[in-house]
Amino acid sequence: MWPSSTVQQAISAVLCIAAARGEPVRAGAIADATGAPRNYLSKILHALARAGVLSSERGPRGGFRLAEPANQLTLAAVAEPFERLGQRRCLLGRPTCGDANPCAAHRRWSKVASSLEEYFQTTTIARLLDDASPAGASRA
Amino acid sequence: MWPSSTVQQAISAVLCIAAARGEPVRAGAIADATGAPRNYLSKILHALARAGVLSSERGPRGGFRLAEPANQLTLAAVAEPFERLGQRRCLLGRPTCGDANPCAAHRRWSKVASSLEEYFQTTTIARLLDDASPAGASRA
DNA sequence: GGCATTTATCATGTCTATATGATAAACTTT
DNA sequence: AAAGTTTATCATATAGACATGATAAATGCC
Repeated sequence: MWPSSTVQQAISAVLCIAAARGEPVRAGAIADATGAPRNYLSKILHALARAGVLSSERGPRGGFRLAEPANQLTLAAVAEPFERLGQRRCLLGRPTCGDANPCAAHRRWSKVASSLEEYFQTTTIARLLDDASPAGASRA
Repeated sequence: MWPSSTVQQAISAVLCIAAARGEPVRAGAIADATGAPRNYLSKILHALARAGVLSSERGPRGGFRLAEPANQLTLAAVAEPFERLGQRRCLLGRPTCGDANPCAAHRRWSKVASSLEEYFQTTTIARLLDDASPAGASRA
């Protein structure tokens, strides 16, 4: 039901990187900040880089940065490499369930599922950063 | 994110039993109707019986029935033995996250999570049965 | 009581998510 | 070019979800 621990770690890591405002952040620093296991986090970060969410650089002064501005990066993009959000699951698990061929739960459930999906597709990393810091902290 | 396959099978099974209107339904019949694997379904049904959602009877003329009227049985009660709905997960996985100590995502995420939880707590099996059958099919 | 039917329980197996540890490859600095 | 730092990748381990198969226990019918 709720987001997997992998997705939680991915969002936490991206938030941590976004907070650095363009400075590269090393995997070790992220692990320390978020409490995620280092090696597993490495895999998550690598997957995000492959998905085009992060850019990575090796060597000293290396680390991870956002590949696009925080106000254009949605939670859906961060979660997508780890969880198929698009393929919304029928509450009864029927593969043919849809608006045309609804299961018993479809009409009411699809509304809840849509609002969940909309949350991920409209919430940006920048928005979360703003919510976290005191009002007016952004340069607007 | 979405409900697990176990929860899907549980809800499907309970709907199937509710549709029998008090007649006991055998595990084999439910497996045939829902497509769930028989032995695994047995475990699910047994768990639902232990949780007080179903009553079971062995032997010929045995099977499973609802332990309470369909209009008093919520999806939350059906899902609860398999998934901790109550312990709403923080989007970032922070154990201390809450209204008093919110994470960056808390304010917006908690609204979505609440609507999801409300869906499970207010939707009854009777309601799903009504939605599935043509309008006016219930004896109201 | 004996038998067929059905749920209850146990033992086990598979698959995926999660996690760990070691090594390879790339980059920076010197 | 050599050394140090960091990400990339591989091999493996662990836990839990999902599933299978066999056996035990209870119930109704004859």
